[in-house]
Amino acid sequence: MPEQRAERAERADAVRNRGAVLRAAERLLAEGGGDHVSLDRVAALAGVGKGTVFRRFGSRAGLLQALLEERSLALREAIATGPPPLGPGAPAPERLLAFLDRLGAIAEGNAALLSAHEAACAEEKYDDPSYRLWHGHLTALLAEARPDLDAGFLAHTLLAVFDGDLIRHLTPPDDPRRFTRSVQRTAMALLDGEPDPDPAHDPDP
Amino acid sequence: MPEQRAERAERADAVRNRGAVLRAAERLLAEGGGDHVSLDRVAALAGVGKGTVFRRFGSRAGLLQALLEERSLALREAIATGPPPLGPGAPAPERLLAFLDRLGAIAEGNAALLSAHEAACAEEKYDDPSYRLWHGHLTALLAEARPDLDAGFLAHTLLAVFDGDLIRHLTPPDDPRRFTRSVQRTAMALLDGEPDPDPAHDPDP
DNA sequence: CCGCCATACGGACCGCCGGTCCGGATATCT
DNA sequence: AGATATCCGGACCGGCGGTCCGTATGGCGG
Repeated sequence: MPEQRAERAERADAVRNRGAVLRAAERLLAEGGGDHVSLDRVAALAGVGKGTVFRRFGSRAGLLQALLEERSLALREAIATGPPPLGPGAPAPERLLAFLDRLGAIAEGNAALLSAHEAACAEEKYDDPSYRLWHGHLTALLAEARPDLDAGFLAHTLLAVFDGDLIRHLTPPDDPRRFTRSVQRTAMALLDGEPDPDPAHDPDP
Repeated sequence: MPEQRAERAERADAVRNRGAVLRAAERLLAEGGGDHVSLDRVAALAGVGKGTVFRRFGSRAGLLQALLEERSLALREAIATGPPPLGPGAPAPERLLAFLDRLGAIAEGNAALLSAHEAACAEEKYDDPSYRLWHGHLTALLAEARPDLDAGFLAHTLLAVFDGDLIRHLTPPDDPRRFTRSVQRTAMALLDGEPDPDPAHDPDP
């Protein structure tokens, strides 16, 4: 299946280098901490020049962001078009739990990457397309389940807890999914406030 | 005010320089963004050498931390020994709201400082004495009001939302206290779960 | 009042970082 | 094959956080 489209195709060595840089970055991330990933080192390990890294990803933040988006691509698709309970069709609380389970898994498996990304992009984090997507999804689900609350702010609250350093701080070696369960419980506590102030429809025994 | 005690007094020029450095740092913070506060600049504006700054505060993170502690000293005292509802004596929900009101005011007034501090100290943030104090206080209050929940994690959640960048992102110029109100509402929503469970038996956590 | 010593000072110095730039190599199209 | 737009490499830059040590000075015993 050819992939060329648009007005100009990307040169072959360009796409190969992009891959090499990404793999080099994740290797460095795995070996040392997040602050071990410098553009110089990534370039050296990838076997390319520093300028190449910068041209592909714009900045250190862009590189980390690309890595993060690569990791979350499957989740983005599952939310938009996948089967329930992740995708559309299930009740809001179930979708919420399923989403937090998957997002938590990504965060737990990439805590160092998360930390590095947070450090690299300061304020722009909240304009990041990924963040906006997670926030929009959470806002919609929360608004559906608890229309009496400020769903937008609650979504920010839930996302704020996905801090790489906090995750490392709270994750014991023997229970890698503890953080996710805590987040899920928090979300359920939030939904538990008052069931349905308006008994218009929704037949429930 | 008599502050000397301990085994060795601090030299006069030392304490004067400490003050000059702190005031220089806050001036730079107010003028430019948080990334405008470099040790070189602080030293220059304070009229001292770079080494002096480092000797007093250990690192850039230490300098920001000192600034933050200066800002929150009154609140720390009010919590420990002040009159209700901030201090001991009031019911947990009232104390919680009062505490969040004051902490929110500090955060809203020092969002840039908060951002800079978060960026400077990565993981050590959660070992910071200030953080531990806020976390301990919140944990106690939440545990008192909702013994059925994981108070420790909820405390982390509430504190995670005090992100300098997020605050700037959510604070419109005409309503500087909007963030605080949102946090308070979130906390109250958390407490609303179930008023008084059966005091007879207790299911496992 | 004086002289001594611990203490604190200043700023040159270091390695490294993120980011820029441009002459030269190379893939792609005709 | 030749032409050309694209991409590459790595030298280069200003500035950063952090270190170090010769020197100046405050505090104190005499």
